[in-house]
Amino acid sequence: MTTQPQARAGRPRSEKAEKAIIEATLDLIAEGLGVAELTIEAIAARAGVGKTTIYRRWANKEDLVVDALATMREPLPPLAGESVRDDLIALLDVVRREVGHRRARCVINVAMSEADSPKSVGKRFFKQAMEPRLTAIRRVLSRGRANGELDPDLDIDMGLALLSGALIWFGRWGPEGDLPEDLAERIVDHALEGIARRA
Amino acid sequence: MTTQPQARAGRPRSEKAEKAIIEATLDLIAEGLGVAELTIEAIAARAGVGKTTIYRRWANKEDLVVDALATMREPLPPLAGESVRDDLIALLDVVRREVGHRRARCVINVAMSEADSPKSVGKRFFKQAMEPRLTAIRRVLSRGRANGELDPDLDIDMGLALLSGALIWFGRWGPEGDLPEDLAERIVDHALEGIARRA
Amino acid sequence: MTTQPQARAGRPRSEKAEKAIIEATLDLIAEGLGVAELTIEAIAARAGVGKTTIYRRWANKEDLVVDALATMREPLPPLAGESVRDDLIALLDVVRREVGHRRARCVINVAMSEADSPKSVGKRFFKQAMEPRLTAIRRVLSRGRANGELDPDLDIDMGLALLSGALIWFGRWGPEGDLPEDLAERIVDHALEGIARRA
Amino acid sequence: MTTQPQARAGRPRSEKAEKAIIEATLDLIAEGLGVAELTIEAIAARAGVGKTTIYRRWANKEDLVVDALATMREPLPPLAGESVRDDLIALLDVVRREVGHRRARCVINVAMSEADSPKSVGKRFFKQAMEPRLTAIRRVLSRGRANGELDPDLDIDMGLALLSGALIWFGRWGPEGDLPEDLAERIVDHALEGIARRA
DNA sequence: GTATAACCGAGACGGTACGTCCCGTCTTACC
DNA sequence: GGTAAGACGGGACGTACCGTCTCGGTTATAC
Repeated sequence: MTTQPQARAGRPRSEKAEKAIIEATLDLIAEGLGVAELTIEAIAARAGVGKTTIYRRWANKEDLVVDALATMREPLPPLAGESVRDDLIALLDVVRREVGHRRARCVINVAMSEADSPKSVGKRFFKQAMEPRLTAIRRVLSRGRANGELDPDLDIDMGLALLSGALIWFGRWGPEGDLPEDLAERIVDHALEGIARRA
Repeated sequence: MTTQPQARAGRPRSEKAEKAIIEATLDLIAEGLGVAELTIEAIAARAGVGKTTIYRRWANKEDLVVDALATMREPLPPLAGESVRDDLIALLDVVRREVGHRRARCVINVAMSEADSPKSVGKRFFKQAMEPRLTAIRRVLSRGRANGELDPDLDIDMGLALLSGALIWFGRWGPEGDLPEDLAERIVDHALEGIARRA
Repeated sequence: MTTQPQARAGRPRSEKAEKAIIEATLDLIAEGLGVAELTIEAIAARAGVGKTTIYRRWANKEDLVVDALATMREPLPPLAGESVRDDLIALLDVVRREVGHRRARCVINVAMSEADSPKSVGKRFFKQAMEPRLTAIRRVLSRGRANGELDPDLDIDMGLALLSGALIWFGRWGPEGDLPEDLAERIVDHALEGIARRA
Repeated sequence: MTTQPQARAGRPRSEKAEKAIIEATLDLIAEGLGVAELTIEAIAARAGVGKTTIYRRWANKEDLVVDALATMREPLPPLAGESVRDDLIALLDVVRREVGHRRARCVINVAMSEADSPKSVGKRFFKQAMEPRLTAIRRVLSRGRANGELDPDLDIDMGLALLSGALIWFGRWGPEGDLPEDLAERIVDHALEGIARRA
């Protein structure tokens, strides 16, 4: 007599198939296809899997894509908590590193895609992937405003918009190849000090 | 016998139909559909037009969407050329006003959409709609760096990224309703002065 | 101003496609497939036609098959009306001739197929193809009973069952090759005179 | 130490499951489904049995159906051997009784089903269920021809066709409800005496 | 008594065909 | 020659079953 989690009846789902599906999805995205051009049939074929096996796990293409994108995320970095500048750089550099890979580059574009239709990947990716990072940034900014490192009148949302917006900008419309390693650092410095001439 | 530009034989194309098609397209986009969910058949039905009439003018859905989006653009504002701050605010405020309409809000999302597939709307919209505005901003920044209004070491691309990125950020992930009227002004001020505490 | 039938809007349906579909269907049936093994996709492929073109005309496979079978039917033969024997032979010989072709042989098997599910081909084929012939036979039998050529106590349904049943029997379970040319004649004679020893 | 047939190791197959499967199959057929609409999954569900348990016993749906149909057959009746008429009636009445049940009615339809594809139920049911009965009828007819009860020139196959054909006719296309109890008798009499007016 | 072997239910697996939707093209009659 | 209507061949959708394959668990005989 056990109180163990469960041990559902029947043959368990194949982890191998699941991985193959995710891989195939990311592969196809990396080839430059948008969500619209992605087809479940192509994913199934590339993964060597029946369509059923996909639909058993995800209700539709968008759900699958959101999950596939999620697997590419690095975890939040540990924050030293000593300087606002260092913490912001650490947080932004995670994204910079991710976007450094070609595959992830395509992925981020897909993630930002399209309108707010219920099936849209964009909103859901935002909730799932971006929100935690934004919250972390927001927290660092609040701390900085409180302890005097930042302007006491700082509009947190505006700070967030400058930092995130710039990073997304480079990811989406920046130079084709890898992003420069010091990008996060330079974004943070420009955002902190402004672009106007120092007095 | 005329020497006029053309005067092609046969019945001329109906301007009314063309407008109805564009309107129908924007309507459907405003209802929150992404490019993928848009269908030519739905557009034709809503516009009360045959599919032929659409395909006679645009080779595919994406071309139509790009054209439809284009009709929403305001022209570049005249720049006073006296202060970098004022000029930047003027340039950014055009976008802010556009994005103020719900319809345009959806449209901008669509415009940012998706990957770099050849049919993708994103890249083409960028070329057609964003590039001129970005060039204008870039020009203002260069002028400012040259005449001492801005940091002489300013990385123009970084300035552009901060300004545009923040605006896009608010358009895409900002509050649901209209954007505040002073948004452009506040973005520019934060970008110019930075968010760190003044000495 | 016309009062003509109609002249429906849009491109008219292609008769060529329709014929190709029917032909393909009969071909595949003639290859020995039952209704169950028939697939719309195979029919479409063989006919060089899109599935849509089939579904635009027939709601499902069974409807298509019923229509296809119908095209194989010969019209009712003219009846001399002089002798019951001659008229019955004429009526039965139509079926014998049809069943003489291999293709039709398969077809008749399909036509007799299966249960009485709403989708079943059997019942519908019966209504459409067999009923008129049975009615004709029944009429000849009634006439014969009335004018003294047949037993005045004859049960018409029983006569019909003997005649039709025997013919179907040979079609379904008779010798593999063509049915003998005098089959109808012999069936009629046996049915008329009985198989018992003459007094 | 036994010399019995076998006594295989391991858990023996469940007779209960086997019966439940057959029952479920006949049930579903009786609901008017044809072989095509029958699904193994539905049978398994209705029988409360795993699909494996079915496939362990029968290679495919058709085999199962043939076996299921077989369970409905009555054994051949003992023949008095005194009169051809009585023996024929006895043989035909077995079928009449079987077909009297609604379930069997559907079953006989299924049994006659469809084309001659290798998987077809029809041919196999014929071999298994009809052949012995037909042989018995044929034997009675031969005996009658030999001993003078029947026409010395009788074509045995024709006699068989009249008798069997008529019975099948009533089973397949006769009145909806039960078949009349004297049907076999009346068929035999009509076949023996013919339907033409007595001299 | 305890292996061991075949069974059992459940249900996931790679597939095939379904019937639907939309693509971009085409063919009508009408204007 | 443009237009609305709508049929065309094609391709992907999401669903239903196919027949096969694991699972954990059960029930027999054989050791």
